[in-house]
Amino acid sequence: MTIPKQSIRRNELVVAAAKLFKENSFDRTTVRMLAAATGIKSGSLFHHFKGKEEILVAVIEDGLKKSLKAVQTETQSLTDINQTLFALIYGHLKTLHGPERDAHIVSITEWRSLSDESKQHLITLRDEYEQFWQKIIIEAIDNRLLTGEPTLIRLFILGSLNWSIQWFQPSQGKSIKELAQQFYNMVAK
Amino acid sequence: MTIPKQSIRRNELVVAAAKLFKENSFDRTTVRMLAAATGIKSGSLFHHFKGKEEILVAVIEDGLKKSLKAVQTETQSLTDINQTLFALIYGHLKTLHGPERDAHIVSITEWRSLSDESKQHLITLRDEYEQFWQKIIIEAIDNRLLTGEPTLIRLFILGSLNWSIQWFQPSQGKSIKELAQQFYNMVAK
Amino acid sequence: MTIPKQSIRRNELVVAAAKLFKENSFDRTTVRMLAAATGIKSGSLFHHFKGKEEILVAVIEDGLKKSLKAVQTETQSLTDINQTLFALIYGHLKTLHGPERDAHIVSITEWRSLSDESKQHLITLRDEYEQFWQKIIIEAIDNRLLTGEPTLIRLFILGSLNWSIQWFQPSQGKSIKELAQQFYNMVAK
Amino acid sequence: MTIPKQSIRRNELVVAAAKLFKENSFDRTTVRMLAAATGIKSGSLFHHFKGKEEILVAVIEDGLKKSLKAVQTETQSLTDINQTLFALIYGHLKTLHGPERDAHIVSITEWRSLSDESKQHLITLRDEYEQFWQKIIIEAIDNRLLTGEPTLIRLFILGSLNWSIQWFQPSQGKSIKELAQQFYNMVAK
DNA sequence: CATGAATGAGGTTTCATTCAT
DNA sequence: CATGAATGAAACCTCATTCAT
Repeated sequence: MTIPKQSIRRNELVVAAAKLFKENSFDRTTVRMLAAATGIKSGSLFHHFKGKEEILVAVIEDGLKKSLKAVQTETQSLTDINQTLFALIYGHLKTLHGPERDAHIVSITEWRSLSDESKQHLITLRDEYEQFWQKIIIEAIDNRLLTGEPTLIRLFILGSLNWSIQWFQPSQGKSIKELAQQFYNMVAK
Repeated sequence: MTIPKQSIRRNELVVAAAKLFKENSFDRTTVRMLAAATGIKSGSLFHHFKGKEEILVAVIEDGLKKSLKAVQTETQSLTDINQTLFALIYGHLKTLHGPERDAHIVSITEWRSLSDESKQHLITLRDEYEQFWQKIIIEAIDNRLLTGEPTLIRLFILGSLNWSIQWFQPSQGKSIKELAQQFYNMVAK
Repeated sequence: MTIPKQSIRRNELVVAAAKLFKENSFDRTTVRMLAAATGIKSGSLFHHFKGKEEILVAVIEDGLKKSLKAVQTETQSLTDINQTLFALIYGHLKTLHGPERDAHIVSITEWRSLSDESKQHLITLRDEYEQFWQKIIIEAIDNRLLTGEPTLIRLFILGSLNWSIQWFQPSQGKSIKELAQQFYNMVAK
Repeated sequence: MTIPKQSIRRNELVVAAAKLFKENSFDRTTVRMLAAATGIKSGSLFHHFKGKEEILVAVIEDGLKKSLKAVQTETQSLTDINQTLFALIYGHLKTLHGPERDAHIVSITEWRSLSDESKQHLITLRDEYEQFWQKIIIEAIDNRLLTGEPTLIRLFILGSLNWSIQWFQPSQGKSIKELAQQFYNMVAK
């Protein structure tokens, strides 16, 4: 079973795009920059993607899928809600600042660069991720670990964690685990 | 003592720019769109601002100054730390979703569109605002209302509140006060 | 009463465009060629026209309007149908190969390069011109100068005359008047 | 004696090309469109033709050859000049709007898309066709069926007939025969 | 101050063509 | 023969900015 060559090149492009979009924003990244970063000519990009926006969509899709996988992996086999909530926070931060960092940052910052059609396509994935959080938040509220309305609490927590892309520098200063711990302490009773 | 005519027009432009930058992003707002929104021609803009970026700087400066004024007003004359912390949160949210909403959103979302020089110029204002928070956070920690490292706590809280621009619709559903209350309940012991 | 400067430049562009479109076809004429021919830079074109197609529309509109004016002028004050029919043929050929030649050729050859919307816009003008012919054709048939169905006869005659753009070289060999005379002799009884 | 496989595929391509060139013009038809229409990929086209223009040449060559054959067939075995002239007109119209319609239309409309070299190659064929007409026209003039200079008359007539591609819709309204009859009535004494 | 015209650099995209597999 | 990937040139168009009037 071999991965087709095509998808290898496409994947390279998505990874390079994530990096560039993070560094310069989507609008300020030109297709020529992206081509140069992957060693091809700008026209060749359009064999793999219909247009520039499709590249952004691929990056964000990638980010969203990996977010979900990350928290699923982190929380699975846990039964205690305290542990689960912590694992959820930790898993989110771990992937947010891990190897997929660029894609996640782009997912967060460039959502509004998407056309309405593209949003439509991606919103399902985003909803799925948020539902995963919502269920655990509800359980935490039921167990008096958190108080308030589930949706509001979820928005507060995810916003706070996502905001860390603005200031957190991985591999310098705090570890992700410490970060998660302090955050957990702040919100959980 | 009269306000010079020029500054009236300049102010109109900053307000219109804030709205457009919020709606379409800085990069996707053209100077022609801005000119059209204020009933002038694009060439005339350059009598008021040296370049497009100067307009962004003006918008963000506006937003930051008003943020500071808002929380100062809200917390002044309060002595109880519980009340002060709540007022800080409430004040932040009130101005964030109040009449200056556009400028605040632009301050938050378009920071990275600034050149390094412009960032230099604005960072003083931003620091001032953050220091205002920092002091109160420290007091709250000293009073066991919050726990953790002050800087981290500040970043968590401000991130969470700022994130509300992504989902909160003023004048529909929750009031700002309810929002502040729920948030306060979540983080304060 | 002065003609605004703007329309002078626009008119220059339309004239230059007609020439280029005639020589290289619309598709093979680039906006840079057109800019070079008028001594401006390609971007400047878009102050005068929204897009390349709008230039084509302007050229064709010009051609159609001048066709109508030409045959109106040529036939006015004539009452005899023999003379009128000849004048119609002669007027058509005269403008077709006169100073407006380029625009007429473009009107004829590039009609199908128009978008549907542009066609919609121009078809009124074309209809007007054809109606002018139709009326005279009918009168000629009523006077037994021509025989057959008016619409068919009109299409036959106009097609034949228009086709002359493929082979007739003005100011070399036959005169327009001889051409008209021979054609008149061929179709009129 | 078998027709080589290659030439079958080549012929399919020429037929498909004629249709596409007619519908979208040569310039607006991409090799990818042509490939898609024949169920192959664009790279494969270049095994059958050296370049895009060679396809156009093949289409036009096809059209011209079939025109000649059509009028030869239609007029052969006729001796009466009245009948011959009518047959010439009828034969031209019949093939122009018959099964080879696309190729004929392309021959007429895309002549100017040819490079000078290609024109050189095809002009012999076109001349041959025109000479066939010329001879009959001369005979008709000698018999007072037509009046005027042979070349001019030929250009008038062929132009008129060719123009019918702009307005005639086969299999709706008039028959080809009626068309031919009305045209014959118009020009012949 | 305001404007219309022009600039020039650069943007995304298209497309015929080539070629290794 | 067929293909998918790549090329490279060029296409149309955008836009912040300048400046004479």
